[in-house]
Amino acid sequence: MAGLKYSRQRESIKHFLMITKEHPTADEVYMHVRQEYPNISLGTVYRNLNLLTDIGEAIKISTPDGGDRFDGRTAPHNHFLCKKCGRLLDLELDMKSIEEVNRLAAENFDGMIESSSTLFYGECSDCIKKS
Amino acid sequence: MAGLKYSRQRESIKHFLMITKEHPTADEVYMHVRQEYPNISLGTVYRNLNLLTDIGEAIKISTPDGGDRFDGRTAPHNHFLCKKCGRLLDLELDMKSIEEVNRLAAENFDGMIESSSTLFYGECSDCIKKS
DNA sequence: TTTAGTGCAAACGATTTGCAAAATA
DNA sequence: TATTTTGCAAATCGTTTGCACTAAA
Repeated sequence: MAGLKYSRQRESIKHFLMITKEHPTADEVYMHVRQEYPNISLGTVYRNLNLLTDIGEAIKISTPDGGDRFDGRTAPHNHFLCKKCGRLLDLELDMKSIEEVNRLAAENFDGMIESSSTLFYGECSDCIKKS
Repeated sequence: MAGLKYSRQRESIKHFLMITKEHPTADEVYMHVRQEYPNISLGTVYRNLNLLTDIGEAIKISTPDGGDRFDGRTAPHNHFLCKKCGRLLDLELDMKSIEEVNRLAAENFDGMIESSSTLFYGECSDCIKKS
């Protein structure tokens, strides 16, 4: 029943998510893909971002300030939010550490833990330099 | 310059956040505080939730689905979001584990890590029983 | 030619804001 | 009295949706 069809727009969105190191909001994705497809609509961007997230080809990151951000790197990893400049950066924890965190948590918990996502807060190196 | 004045409404919101074990949305806080102050407005609830968050007397939790939730427990702790029923639960990691996570992360990171918040995903014990 | 995807614009839910009135200090 | 907080309503922001049309299979 369920058929997924190719679309140029989706391909372009996916490509942008894969090459960028930023973690763009839907609107930032829209602004970028617009350069290639000037007629694309914001609705289409949202539909595709949600679709890609659903099929596991993108990740949605919620932060306490402002809208969600998207990431084309689907391997488990974590993020850092700079309290000063607001930039969202990748932050590596090796798989062992991630598993260790989940294991520690499972010890005190009744249900089943499948995954986890940690958001670190602090000051990024750029902001430290400037102060 | 900056003066903070007492307000009955803020006190009531704060009290509710401290006694509840749920992690209410702004609207849920509103519904509850309304029982004591029927004329309180949703705007006032939001203003106070943000104020409490800013002065460190509450925590704002962002999840990928729906609006932010609030927590009166300000000591560092983490959360679990059930993929089936959507409930948000407290999840204890002892302080040592939390510090260990931050230390592991700092090893591969250039900036300064002050804190972290982990959101675990999976299935809660209630949902496991039912299936 | 059937089904999925698009652009557009309107609708939506969550949150914020301007303002005159009320509460606090 | 001076300043903060409130209630209300309108405004804003991020996101979703209905629909007629276009692109892909």
